[in-house]
Amino acid sequence: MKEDITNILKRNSLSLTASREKILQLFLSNDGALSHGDIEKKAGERFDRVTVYRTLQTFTEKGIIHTIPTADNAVRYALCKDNCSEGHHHDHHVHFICQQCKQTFCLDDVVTPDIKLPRGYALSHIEVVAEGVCRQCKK
Amino acid sequence: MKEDITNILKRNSLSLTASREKILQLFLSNDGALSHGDIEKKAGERFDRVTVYRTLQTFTEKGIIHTIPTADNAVRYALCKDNCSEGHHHDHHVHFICQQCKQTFCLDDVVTPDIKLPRGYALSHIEVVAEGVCRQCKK
DNA sequence: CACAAAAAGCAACAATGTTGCAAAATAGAT
DNA sequence: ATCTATTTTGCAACATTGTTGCTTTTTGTG
Repeated sequence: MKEDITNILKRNSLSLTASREKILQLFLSNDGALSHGDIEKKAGERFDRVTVYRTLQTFTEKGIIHTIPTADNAVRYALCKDNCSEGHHHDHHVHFICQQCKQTFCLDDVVTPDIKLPRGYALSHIEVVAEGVCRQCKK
Repeated sequence: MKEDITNILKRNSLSLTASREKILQLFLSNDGALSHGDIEKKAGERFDRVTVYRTLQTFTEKGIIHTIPTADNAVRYALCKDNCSEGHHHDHHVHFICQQCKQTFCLDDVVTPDIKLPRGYALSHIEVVAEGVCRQCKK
């Protein structure tokens, strides 16, 4: 785990700092996506809010994490799979929000479908967010 | 227009008030979706912020408008087509965000595709948000 | 160990969202 | 048209979330 974290940071030429390591650790040990607020809570009192904002921004720019749109004004972030690099995501999967546990998951195996837009629209990419009840909660 | 507005409110057994009429008017005269902030700006100084929040909430509950998820912490709202009623949306279309003008549009004719989820997930509904450049901006 | 560069922390602030309550507007009955 | 119960608004105070500039601390490198 510690090595994974170091690797990810090294690979993206980011210096190893306590907050980056902690935040990455949270992502690695959580299967759901995390909002800014989640991270603040889970990280305890240890980091300044500003640091968390800046770290998430850095990670997003580097392609270490990606954002997931929501309808509740609380953008979620989740780890990108391996081949994401700065500005280029090869990570077109569907996201799932559980209405019961409120968690957001990446369904890495479910690829976003092609969608035919009306004439005149130029498409750059598609986000699909499915809502329902997740595997855990259905048990 | 004025009649449309009255109709919509009556149909949903909402009393006719200045703020509701104004906000509905904004939706009717705008082809893009509106965020809370947009509405405050476009409505001028006339309404209290709280009133706008509460009106949007009421309209959403009644199914007059629906929310559109975003990755920028600024949920957009757009008018529902006719057959939406309290809690039941028959309005499964794709949304489009223009990266240039930043506007969000409902593509009423593009229906959300079916998506096959992994075993164990119960699906309740799907949101599709496409990003790119809109017709106007491409000209 | 020393140094330059990068990141974190702090403070102050701006914007956004929420709640309770008093005043005003509305719908419906007389 | 006027009165009244109910709903909605506006206000004030507050909580939360996000931003910016600057100083201090930490990191990577020689």
